[in-house]
Amino acid sequence: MHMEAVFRKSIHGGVVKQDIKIKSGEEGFVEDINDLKVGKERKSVHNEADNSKSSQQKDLTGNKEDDQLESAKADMDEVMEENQRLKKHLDRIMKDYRNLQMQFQEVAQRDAEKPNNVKHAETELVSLSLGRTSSDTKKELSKLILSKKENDEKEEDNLTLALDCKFQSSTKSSPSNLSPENSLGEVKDDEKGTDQTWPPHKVLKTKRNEEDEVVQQNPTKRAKVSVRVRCDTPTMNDGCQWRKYGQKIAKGNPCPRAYYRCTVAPNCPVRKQVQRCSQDMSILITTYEGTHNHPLPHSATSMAFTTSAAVSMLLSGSSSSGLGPTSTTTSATTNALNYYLSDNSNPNPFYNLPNSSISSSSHSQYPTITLDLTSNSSSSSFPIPHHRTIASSNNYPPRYNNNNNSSTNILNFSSFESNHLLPMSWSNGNNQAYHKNQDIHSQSYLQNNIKSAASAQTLLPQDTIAAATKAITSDPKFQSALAVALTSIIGSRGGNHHIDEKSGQNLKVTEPFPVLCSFPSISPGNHKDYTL
DNA sequence: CGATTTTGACCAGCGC
DNA sequence: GCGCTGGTCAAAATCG
Repeated sequence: MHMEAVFRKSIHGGVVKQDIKIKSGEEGFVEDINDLKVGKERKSVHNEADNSKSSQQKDLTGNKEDDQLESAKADMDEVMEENQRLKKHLDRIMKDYRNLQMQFQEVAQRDAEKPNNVKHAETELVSLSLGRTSSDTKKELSKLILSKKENDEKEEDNLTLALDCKFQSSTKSSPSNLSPENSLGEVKDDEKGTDQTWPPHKVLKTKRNEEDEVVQQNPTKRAKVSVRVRCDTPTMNDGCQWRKYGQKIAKGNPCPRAYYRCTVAPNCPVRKQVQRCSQDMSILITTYEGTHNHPLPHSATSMAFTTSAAVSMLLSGSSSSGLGPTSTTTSATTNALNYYLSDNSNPNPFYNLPNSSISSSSHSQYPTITLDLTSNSSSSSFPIPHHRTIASSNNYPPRYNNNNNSSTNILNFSSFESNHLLPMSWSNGNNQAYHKNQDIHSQSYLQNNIKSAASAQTLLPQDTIAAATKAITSDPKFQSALAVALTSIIGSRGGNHHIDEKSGQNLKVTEPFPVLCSFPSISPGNHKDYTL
């Protein structure tokens, strides 16, 4: 319709070609062509009336108009062809889009169903262990193991592992664990108006049963994420506000362990422990516990995302590699830190961190994932007691190995000598200074990260970067981890409390996402993972 | 003056 | 039951 108006105007104005080309992409073009022909006829009728004035002029005018008509026809043909090409292109894009959408929905649905099955399987285990103290449970397990005396030691160990595994699984999971719902689990707490994650012991006395229920409902709060970073300052600045509430000398480590509580929100249950590594004082070990019940500052999203995604990456693939008990903590630890992606996406994906490695621990009461962000291999090879090192290597060039035979997954990043990509604020842990300049810091943090990442990339050969990014992004574990993290992030933003198709559908292509900014698109071929 | 840190006390879990 | 250890509380001290 609009096309018609444009054309008629153009017929007289002599700018037919330009206008038509601009509008050629619109649908309904064929109809416009008809209008064009009508216009031509009208024009010729009009010309016949004029012809009575002068035959010479008529001839001249006729020839001129014929030329114009011919050229216009030619233009129209070109435009029509172009229009057809564009239509085909659009159809192709639409088909691709629908395919991707279908794949995404399938994956989202599958992931939503998976934990359900697990949950059903775990329900019995939960009923065996919950409602009792953990010690009771352990005694129960011990008795069970003892009853199997006829089995050899190895079998006993296997049994212990298996039971432990199941128990840990049972302590975490609900389908929502992979979802923002769980990340926002404390929102529920907020609704209840109490901090049920770590009630004071006095409160615990009176609310033990209630707390047990909470643990049953959302036991993932107990999952921990430990981050090892080389840092000279007392604590690394991860972007959140922390308030120190205690300090203890832990056994086996001369360095005191400091206890911090998140003060971004009044009832935020997240706590962290900071302690220097006894064997390498330059290494700061920060252990996070709990889930933020509030949006994180920009500067905190990196940390949250990194730990969450790394944990997800580690654990999402652990089931296939048979990592044992901790392999069941996927969703639990995924939500140990909540990630909230602010409007300004964080451009600092810590997958870029050089020499990072991930370890999982099952020796503690609750599953712990260790993110080793120290710079050199010595630190990576630092013996973490009872930790199974999932990734630790510093070979160059970067590559990603998934060695199922050795049950050791090696994730190699480019071998920087230092943490170029480490957020500046991480190594400048002045909480007070940070607190005073929270807003400014948040902004400068992002800028610094962008600059850091950019400068670091310029230091790397492009081939290396490409190889690394390709290797990382083509890895199913990474994709899966990314999907989990994405789901949580997006769900958190949308306040979606359920992991299901809805959470997936809430995925907006237009939403900025840091990792995708840094890595090539993920192959849609892998149906296990979300396709973006 | 409000927020934060310090630090001794308290409590729970666990092993013996 | 006792002692050890880890974790937390809360009053006092400190900071900005």
